[in-house]
Amino acid sequence: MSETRLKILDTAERLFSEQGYAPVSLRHITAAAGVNLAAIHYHFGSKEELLYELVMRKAAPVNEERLATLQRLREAAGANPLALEDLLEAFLLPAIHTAENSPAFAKLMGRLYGEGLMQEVARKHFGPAAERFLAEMRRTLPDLAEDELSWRLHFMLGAMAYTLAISPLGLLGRTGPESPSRVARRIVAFLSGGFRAPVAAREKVEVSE
Amino acid sequence: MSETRLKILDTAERLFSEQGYAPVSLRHITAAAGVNLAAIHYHFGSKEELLYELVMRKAAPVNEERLATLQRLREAAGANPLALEDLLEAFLLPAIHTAENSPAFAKLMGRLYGEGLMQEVARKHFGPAAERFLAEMRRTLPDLAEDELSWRLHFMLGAMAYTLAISPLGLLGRTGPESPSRVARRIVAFLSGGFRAPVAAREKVEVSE
DNA sequence: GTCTATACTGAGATAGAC
DNA sequence: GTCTATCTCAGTATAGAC
Repeated sequence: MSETRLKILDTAERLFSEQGYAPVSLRHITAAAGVNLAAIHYHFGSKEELLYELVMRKAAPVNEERLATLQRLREAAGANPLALEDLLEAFLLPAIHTAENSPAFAKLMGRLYGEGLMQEVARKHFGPAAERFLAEMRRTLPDLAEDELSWRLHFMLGAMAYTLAISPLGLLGRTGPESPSRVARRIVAFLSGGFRAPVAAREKVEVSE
Repeated sequence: MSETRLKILDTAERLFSEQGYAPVSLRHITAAAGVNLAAIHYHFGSKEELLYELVMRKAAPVNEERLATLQRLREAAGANPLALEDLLEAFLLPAIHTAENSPAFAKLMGRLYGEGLMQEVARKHFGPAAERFLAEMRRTLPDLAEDELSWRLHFMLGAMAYTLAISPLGLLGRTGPESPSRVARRIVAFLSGGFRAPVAAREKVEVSE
């Protein structure tokens, strides 16, 4: 790997994390990295491709950790399905730890989720882990219909991405900053309840408790 | 309100909804609206301010509907707390209906949630409704600690924003397109389970703190 | 194969005449 | 209030030096 290429990646990661994607120009990046403007085009092709490579580089270890944890859990469980909480933790904790180490980058990732940009990254990178994860989920929650499971995973991703992206000083109530492990426990508890919820057969009827 | 200003707002809303924010230039908007380029800066100051006004305009009725539904529910319930599912529906359905009528705009809104821009919009617009909503939530779930409730509302917003923003042809599994009311039932069921979940007392590996 | 200098097109923003 | 003309800066593309 060329040193120029590496300098661009590192510098861009820093600047994007600090200021977001759009406000950082290629000229800022190349000036800060001490390389020529055209080097970005040569090594990456476009600004978007640079972002893509950058995110992939950071996301890879997250996914590897997910798969490794899943592997360990599977071996420990033998022929039994995994505990729902363990499964959720296996997926959430690596991302939360990354967010802990580089909060600005996590914020960037969360923001990119909302833009079309992350769609491809997510598919390519979280895809493989997601498939393994999905398979274990089916086994842990065998009574959940396939489409319902997909939707619930979708909701899970939303809760997770939002939490990683938005500062914990949310707009509702006063949450205050908290240690990532505590937040993780909260999410896992919430999502467990969601996944275990009975499927809605709700007709609009007045019912009080 | 100037007619020029109105034409800009309408045209921008249409174009942003169709193509997203970044790809639509001010020149596209003014050309399509039949007004002068400089008119945008005269009336709004910048492209971002234009987006802000536009979102505010669209968000207002959503919030009014939320508050109206909440009001109706409160009157019908007398002195009793509201049913959790009703509460969630009161918050979610107005947004989902808006998404139904203009899906591209919903996508745009969902995207903005993750950016600093929406923070202010959310505070200013969803703020009042959120406070009322929060108060009812406390009443419906009196055993939930205040901070836990705040976090769970946070997770709820994430699931919602993500669902509105990302095309339902998600990255996990195959969800396929669905009628908004069906999606709404799925989210409400999932979130109900989440809100009712026991608070995590999970001490699997207690090390830190 | 890498990197540099430089040019091109289109973006948002602005000044000042009317 | 509105328009024309113009400014600065963005991402991108290319020609050619090492």
